[in-house]
Amino acid sequence: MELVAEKTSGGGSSARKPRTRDAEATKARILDAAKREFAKNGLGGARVDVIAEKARANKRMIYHYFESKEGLFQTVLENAYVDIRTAEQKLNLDHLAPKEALERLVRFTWDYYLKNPEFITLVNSENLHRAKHLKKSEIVKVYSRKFVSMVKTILDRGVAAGVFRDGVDPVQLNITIAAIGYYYLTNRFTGSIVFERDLLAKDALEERLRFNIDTIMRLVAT
Amino acid sequence: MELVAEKTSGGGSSARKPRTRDAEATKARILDAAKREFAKNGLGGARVDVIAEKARANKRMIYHYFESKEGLFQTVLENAYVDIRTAEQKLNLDHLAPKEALERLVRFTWDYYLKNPEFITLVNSENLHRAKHLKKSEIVKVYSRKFVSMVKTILDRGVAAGVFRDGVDPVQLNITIAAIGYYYLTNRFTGSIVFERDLLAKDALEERLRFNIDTIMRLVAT
DNA sequence: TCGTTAATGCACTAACTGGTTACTTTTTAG
DNA sequence: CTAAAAAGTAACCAGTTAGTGCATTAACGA
Repeated sequence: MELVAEKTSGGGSSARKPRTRDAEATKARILDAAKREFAKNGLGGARVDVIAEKARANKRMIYHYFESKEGLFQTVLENAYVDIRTAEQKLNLDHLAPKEALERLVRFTWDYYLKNPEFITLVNSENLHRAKHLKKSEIVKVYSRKFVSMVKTILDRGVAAGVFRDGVDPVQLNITIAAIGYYYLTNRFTGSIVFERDLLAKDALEERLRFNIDTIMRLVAT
Repeated sequence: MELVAEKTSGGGSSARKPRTRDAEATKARILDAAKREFAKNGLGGARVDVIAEKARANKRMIYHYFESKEGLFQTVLENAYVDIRTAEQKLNLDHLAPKEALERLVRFTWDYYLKNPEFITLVNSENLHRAKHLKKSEIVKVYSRKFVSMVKTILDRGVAAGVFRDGVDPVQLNITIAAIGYYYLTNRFTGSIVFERDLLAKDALEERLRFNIDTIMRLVAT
């Protein structure tokens, strides 16, 4: 049943045949299951047995490929960061007018958090552990640099075009763009109680996005 | 009920007998230890034995007073909310000019998160559990209402005085004030890596507070 | 076809975990 | 002074947990 890949042996260096054993596929299934389990219960609350079961893999495989529960978490977290940073790069904001580019980034950030709630939960978990896993990741640092410079470019272009005021710190702006979406979504459950409205209702979400775009635009306006 | 005060001592107002057994004190020690342990490791990661040890109490006492680990968590969380809402009410913002009042609230929120980091972690934990504990708390809802109306009053006063624009939703404003501080602080560890600067350095904190006040002021400005 | 290597599965464990039972000691009402 | 209630303790339990040892099976190069 695990023989999946219809990949008939093609040319090239790695002629893929249908395999009953497929390390890559098993690894991928484990990572996917782990992402969901870690996101749902945090690093401490996640159960290795549950991950193995969800991945339709043997627990032994987890330790074979990822060494430990923490090793698995680290890989999951690293992938999550690479995924969002990659998606951001694909936005191609340099082709847009500064205002449009900024709005698009705010929109993207919001949509990404909304569609990938596990990213938020993983980051929360990692901060509970004082970023001990992320610290070890070199790749994340490289991606982050590109991300910060992306926002700086938009800002600089906007200032040059006279549509943004000067002196806005790109890092602070970055943090703020993330914050106004992240906070709303990560605290959607307690927030819905405290503010006595369903923060996840369709129009509530739309209203918040509009508010966030407005907040950022006013922040950089001349 | 458990009020133990000077029942026996009669006349001498402060003639508290040193007690070797003190239910209230033990409860308080347990709650304090629990707050720290839950904040540090989350609900799932916290260990009941550790809480008992930190509180210099027997584990049995925890179950005696709080029924279960989750019951203890709920009480800790409830107290945390009551504490922050009480502190907010004490700000007495109604006596200040609208702009001052708003700035003071932004400042307070930031300082409170900074001085009580466990509040943030507890809220994060609770959201991981979809607010199942907070849902049961009536007292929190009452306090929350007062809190929201406080911001609404400031906003209304500002509009009337012509210093704030009309049409800003007090709930969205509230969320935003919390967000720009909360996000920065809860993600201070991963943030320090991603942005390659020490977000907790004294001047970084001051700069962020200034930026946040600016953000909110621009948001409500006419 | 065969031998080596990588992938997989099963059964196990040592340490832990939340929660409890049975008991002792202190406080306090009458 | 006494009896009962409240406060406190230690040992224990049953179920879990991350992590392993070892046998087995498939893939693949020669």
